[in-house]
Amino acid sequence: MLGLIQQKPASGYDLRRLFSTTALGTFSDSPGAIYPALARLEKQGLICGRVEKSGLRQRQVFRVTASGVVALQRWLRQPIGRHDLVHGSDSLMLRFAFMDGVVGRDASVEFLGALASALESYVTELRAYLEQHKSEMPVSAMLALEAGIRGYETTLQWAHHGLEVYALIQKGGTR
Amino acid sequence: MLGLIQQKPASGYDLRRLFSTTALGTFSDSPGAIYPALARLEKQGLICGRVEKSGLRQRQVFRVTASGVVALQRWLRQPIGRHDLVHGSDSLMLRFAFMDGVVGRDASVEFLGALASALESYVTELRAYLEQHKSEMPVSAMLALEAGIRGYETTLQWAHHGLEVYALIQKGGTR
DNA sequence: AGCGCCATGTAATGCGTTACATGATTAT
DNA sequence: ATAATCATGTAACGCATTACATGGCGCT
Repeated sequence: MLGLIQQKPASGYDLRRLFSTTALGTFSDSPGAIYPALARLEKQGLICGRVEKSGLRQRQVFRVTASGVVALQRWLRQPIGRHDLVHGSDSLMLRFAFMDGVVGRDASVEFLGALASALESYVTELRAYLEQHKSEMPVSAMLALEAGIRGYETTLQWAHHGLEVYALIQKGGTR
Repeated sequence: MLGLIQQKPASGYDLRRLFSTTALGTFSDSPGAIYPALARLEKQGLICGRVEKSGLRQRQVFRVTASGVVALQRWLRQPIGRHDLVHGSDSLMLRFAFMDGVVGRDASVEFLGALASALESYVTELRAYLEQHKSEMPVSAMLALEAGIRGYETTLQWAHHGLEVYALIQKGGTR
C-alpha cells in the first residue's frame, strides 16, 4: 500500500478497487483490512491523509510523507534472505515491482543479479534433495516438489530476461 | 497436517521436524501454531491422539479417524476455483501432493487435466491484460507481472508432464 | 420514492507469531 | 553435574476475515 500510494496518492476506496479489479488481485480488498492498515500507517507517520470534497463525494486521499519514502526505500533495499526464497518469491516480486520508481533502475538491476545467484544455489539444493528422496516419495508428492523447483527455475530464467530488458533500455534511451 | 498424519501417524514434534527439516519448510514449525491446531483437529474428531511411552520419552501420537479421512477426501476433491489460481496455485500443489494416497491416482490424473484447462484460460487472460496495460506500467512492474505469468505457464507445462508420468506408470506397472 | 453505487468505517471472532515455560532423557 | 536435545505446551499481541452499519449522491 505504501508503494501504491507513492506511485499515486490514493484513498482507501481507490486501493480497494485496485485490489479487486487489477492484477493485484492477490491481495485482500476487504475494508476491514485496508482501512485499519491505512490508520496504522498514518499513526506511524508514513502516510498523511487529507479530506477532499473536490467535485464529488468526500474522499480521504493519502500521500506518503518523507519518512514514508525512507521506510519504503529501506524495505526495497533489504538484502534477499533465504526466507524470501522459501516462501515462493512472491514478496520479492512485490518489492521488485516498486523499485524503478522509488530506488531507481540501478537498484532493480542489482536486485535481479542478486536474485539470480540466490536462486541458482537454491535450485541446485532442491534438485539434490529431490534426487535423494524421490524413491521414498509418493508419485504425486514427487511431482508437486518438481513443480516447485520448475517454478524457481523459470524465475531464474526470468531474472536473466529482466537483466536483458534493462540492458536494452540503457542503450535505446530511458523509455 | 491431516494429510501428513494420514500418510503416517505422527506427534506434534514429528510435524515440527517435518516442517523445519524437509521441503515442507514453507509451513510454520512453531509450537504455538502446531499444538493448538492439533487440539482443534482432535476436538473436531478428525484425528485421535494416543500417548505412547514405548521405549523413549512420552509422545502423543495422532492418527486420523474415519471422519478425518472423509474430511481429507472432501478437501482433496474440491473443484479448482478461480481463487486457488489467483493465489499462486500453492494450495493446489499441496492438495495434489496428497492425492495419490487418499483418493487414488485416477483422481490425481483428473486433477491435472482440470488444472491444465483452468490454467490455459487464465494465462491467456493475463497475457491479454499485460498487452493492454504494459505501455502505462513502470518497467519493473511489467516485468513482475511477466514473472507471474511465466510461473503459471510452467505450471501448465508441468501439468502435462505429470499426465505423461502417470500414463507411463499405467503402462509399466504400479510403481 | 426507491434502488444502487460511492466511500468510510466498526465488531466479533479466529488464528498465527513471538516468546516464555516446563520436565524428562541422553551424552560428556 | 551439566549441557543439549526431546517433547509439550501457554500467554500476549497483532492482524485478517466476515459481516454488519452508515450516509451522501445519482439515476429512474
